[in-house]
Amino acid sequence: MNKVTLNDVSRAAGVSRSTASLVLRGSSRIPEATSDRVRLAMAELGYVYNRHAANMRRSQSMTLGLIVTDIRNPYFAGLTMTIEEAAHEAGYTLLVGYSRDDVERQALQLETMVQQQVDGIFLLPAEGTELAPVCQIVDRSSVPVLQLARYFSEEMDYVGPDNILAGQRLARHVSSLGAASAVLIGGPEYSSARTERIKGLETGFAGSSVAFDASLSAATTTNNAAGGSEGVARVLDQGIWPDCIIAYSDAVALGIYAELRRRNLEPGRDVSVASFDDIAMAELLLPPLTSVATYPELIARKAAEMLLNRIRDSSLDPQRSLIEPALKIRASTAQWRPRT
Amino acid sequence: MNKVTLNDVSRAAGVSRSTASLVLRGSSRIPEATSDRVRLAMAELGYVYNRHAANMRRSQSMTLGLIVTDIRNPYFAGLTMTIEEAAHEAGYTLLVGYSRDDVERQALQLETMVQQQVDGIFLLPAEGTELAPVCQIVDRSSVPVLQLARYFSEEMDYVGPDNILAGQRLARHVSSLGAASAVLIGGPEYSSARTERIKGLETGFAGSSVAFDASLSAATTTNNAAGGSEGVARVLDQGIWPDCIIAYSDAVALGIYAELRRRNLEPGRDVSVASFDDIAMAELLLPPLTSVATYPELIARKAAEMLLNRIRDSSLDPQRSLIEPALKIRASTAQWRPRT
DNA sequence: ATATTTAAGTAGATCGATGCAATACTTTTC
DNA sequence: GAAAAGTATTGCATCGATCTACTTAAATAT
Repeated sequence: MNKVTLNDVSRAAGVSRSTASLVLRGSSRIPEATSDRVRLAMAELGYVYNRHAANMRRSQSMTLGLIVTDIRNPYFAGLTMTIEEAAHEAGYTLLVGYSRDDVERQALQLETMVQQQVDGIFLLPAEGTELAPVCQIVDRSSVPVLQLARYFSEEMDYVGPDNILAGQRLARHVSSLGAASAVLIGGPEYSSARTERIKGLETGFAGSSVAFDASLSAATTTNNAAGGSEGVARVLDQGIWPDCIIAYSDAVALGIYAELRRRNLEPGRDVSVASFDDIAMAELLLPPLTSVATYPELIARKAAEMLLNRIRDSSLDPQRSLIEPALKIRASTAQWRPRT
Repeated sequence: MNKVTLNDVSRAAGVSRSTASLVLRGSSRIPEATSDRVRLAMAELGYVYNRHAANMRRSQSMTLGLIVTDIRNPYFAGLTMTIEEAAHEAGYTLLVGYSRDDVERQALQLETMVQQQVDGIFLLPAEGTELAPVCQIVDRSSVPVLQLARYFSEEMDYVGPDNILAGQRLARHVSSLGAASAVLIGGPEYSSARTERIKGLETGFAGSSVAFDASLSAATTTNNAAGGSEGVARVLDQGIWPDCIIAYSDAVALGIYAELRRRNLEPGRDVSVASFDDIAMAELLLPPLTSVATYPELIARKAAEMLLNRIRDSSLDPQRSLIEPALKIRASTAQWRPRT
């Protein structure tokens, strides 16, 4: 319980605190003999480096913040794990918060992170995030914020999937199947990612024979299985029977599969299902799920690189980086044929 | 970029730094008029509370650490999210690390957290974690460590599912189906959770007509879908055809479903499949997966409560808390009948 | 009118590592 | 042999909030 400080170490090693501090940081100005003596003293006394003290003096914390919505969605879990890995590799520790797509909660978490003096924040913005409230919290300390997977401002760095391209690729595939109609189900209504996916789908379907009505999916739900089930139920109960159901994400698709079966409809046979993200599970489902891979690990890597650059040089112009998606065609759409 | 400190605030408000500090902490010794003046100055200057400075003085950090293996498994994701929630509710921020079931990585993360002066650590120990190396890191600062879901020492607090009971309940259900043989697939070989689940299964099968050979599953794999696929492949390739395959976890079961189908075996018809955890997906699979719910949210809540108690009073005896599991019978076992 | 209590506020040391400026102590140079 | 150059080391102010001990002013008691 008796805290060992650098002072104690230096006294035990017969040097000054300054010298011990230099040893700690591996200065070349200290000869082997001395630094060995200091290190030995540290080991013997059970010295623990106090990062808070160092951070306060150097006014940086070697800590990064990450706010995501919900890691029970494996897509976000993958993003999170890779960001943690990249942060650790760069010598940073990671503070996390889960906003659960709630801007209030997100604001609290941002505030905490700012108070904790984080050097940078990865923000996967909650649905409906606006620039002003975020700036109000963040600008007081001028912490750089990187927008992850969704954006709400052109003034801040952003890394995410190329959602428009993803939508286009998926739309072209769906129309090549000969489907006559498609709907989009689920996802956070007020998010750039969803807006972009719709835009991609619309441009991809343009000129094809597929009727895609984005307004159909206006009354949306959440970005999880429950949202998928509800979404399908709502559409089918309206008497609308699309040839292809496009899920906002694989997490949503899981609920769509379940709800279809509750109604004795078999995905991939009675109705095609396609989705975005391509989490590991997509391939393991029956039928395997057609999905546009959006590579959370690549996004996370790029995001870490970009945020660390920004920390080094805050004068850079806002950067945007889009990760190219890849369509993974599987049985949930491959076997499509018109209903009899 | 010009940092605003309490000094600046107090000067602007025409009081001393001490008074401003008292206002910050809502002391009743300061009358409304004064504290309003101080708060106004804070808002006007854009003051940001510096937790590091406060923490150093008070020698506590209001930060907790959480190390888990891999949140792509929704079970751990649920645990993590609930712990974050409980920590925030209690005014703590959360530092996280993902060990990926690697003790080396875990050691680094523990070290970082100790240096960050965390007030307590939730540790979901990586496979093969031993007491000595953990103590070597942690004892220097006497941070309390709570073992989460797996344990390696009786000397530290522990919260987890009642794995033995879970195994027993599952075994009784499987034997009630009339199965003649069962195997366990997947999971971290050197972990208390797996050992206990085996023990529970063995005692549950004792006296029944089910042949359950734990040694069969000795050469185990990882705690994810890939591990499930490999595990099934290995068992079936040995020419062993069990009536029931018990997955270490739902994540593993997902891989088992996939591998069975690759071999034209239908889970729930050609072979029963059962599992542990009961993540949300279990119910949505086809066939819905029989699983023993282990309630990560309850575990997390209890763990948070226990760790906070320990922080308050370190003299308490080591506590153990087991969360009662519940068997959820679904079609993956319900429809079992002897192979023809 | 004085003593006592309470309220309101403050000075200054403190937490532990950092890093500048300065000082010992060698070694080299002229 | 003194000056210069280099090496090894140190003293001390600093980061920003906290908190004990103290002062002053006002209210209440005797």
